Amino acid sequence: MIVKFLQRYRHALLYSLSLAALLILLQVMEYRLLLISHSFEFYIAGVALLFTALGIWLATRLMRPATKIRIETITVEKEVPVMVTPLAELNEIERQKLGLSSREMEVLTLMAEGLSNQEIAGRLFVSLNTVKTHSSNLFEKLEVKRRTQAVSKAKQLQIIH
Amino acid sequence: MIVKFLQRYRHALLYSLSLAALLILLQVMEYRLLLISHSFEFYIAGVALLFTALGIWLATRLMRPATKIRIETITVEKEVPVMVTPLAELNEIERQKLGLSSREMEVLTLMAEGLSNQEIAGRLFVSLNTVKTHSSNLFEKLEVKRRTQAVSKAKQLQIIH
DNA sequence: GCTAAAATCACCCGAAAGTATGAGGTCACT
DNA sequence: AGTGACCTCATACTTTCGGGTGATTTTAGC
Repeated sequence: MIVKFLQRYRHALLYSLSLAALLILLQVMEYRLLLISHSFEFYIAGVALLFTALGIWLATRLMRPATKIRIETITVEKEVPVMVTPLAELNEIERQKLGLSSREMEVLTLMAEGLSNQEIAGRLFVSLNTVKTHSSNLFEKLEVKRRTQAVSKAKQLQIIH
Repeated sequence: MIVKFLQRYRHALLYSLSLAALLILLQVMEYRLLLISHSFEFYIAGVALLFTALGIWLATRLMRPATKIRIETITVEKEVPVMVTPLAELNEIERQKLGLSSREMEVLTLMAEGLSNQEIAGRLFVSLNTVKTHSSNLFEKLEVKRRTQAVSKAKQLQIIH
């Protein structure tokens, strides 16, 4: 339990330790951070903003490495509607950035589920050749050569999940 | 050794450095402190930690489906070097559950990266036929028919990431 | 040392995937 | 009416995948 936690959040913990060490260092060196009247609020706000941004940056960085471990999850009944929209929007942004059409997105999604071109054709009620055309265009836009690479890259780019 | 450490924790280190830079900057600018001695540092540290956590939370929220929530606990441990083993152990558990050999795992991993059998053969310094054999066995054990399905299923089972 | 599992490789063959090219049809915008 | 983006489908061709089968060699456990 604890071990899993440590595994998962080792970067965060290390960060905490770094922060602690730094503060101790500052104290030892007897730093005095002095402030004039009203700028205090601005200072706090600045720190807050800065660290929020850094937190986001840190998290997005740490999402990628393959060192991830299965984490304990609990399912919740309450849906948080706010979550869905930004996600879709993010997909939309990436989608447009690459110029992927909606049909190509559908093909890509089904590809990621491990369906064959024939099965995808069946799902979308189009011919096999059409699916091939879409996937070819898809590969070109994603700058890949194989469907497996397409799925891999698309997941990296957060286009699919 | 040191290099590996730096590489692994470069984000945390860079983060610490940013923090240090910020504090040094403040000192250089000769801000005047109105608070009582050391409480200011603690306050700033608290804000920094809080908002970093907020940033990480925000980022993870945006990147993950809303149906799963992470269990978070705040723990501060002095020793961190326990990290590497448990990950391998978990993979090992899943691996044994399906009876996947280590070589098959390597093939599976490279598959997930979108490599062709030929490329995998090159990476592992074996022949194309060997890779085919491995992947065939792999598909049978995973009860799938295509490599895309294998990758999809393996990710579901948390065998790969 | 024997044995079982794993790893290695080969050959054949059909299926699927992917490339290249062309072409017709819809829709929105100008 | 023309343009461009998208979707659709086709044919022909090459490459890759995957199944089936059999074989030899390592490796690890008893």
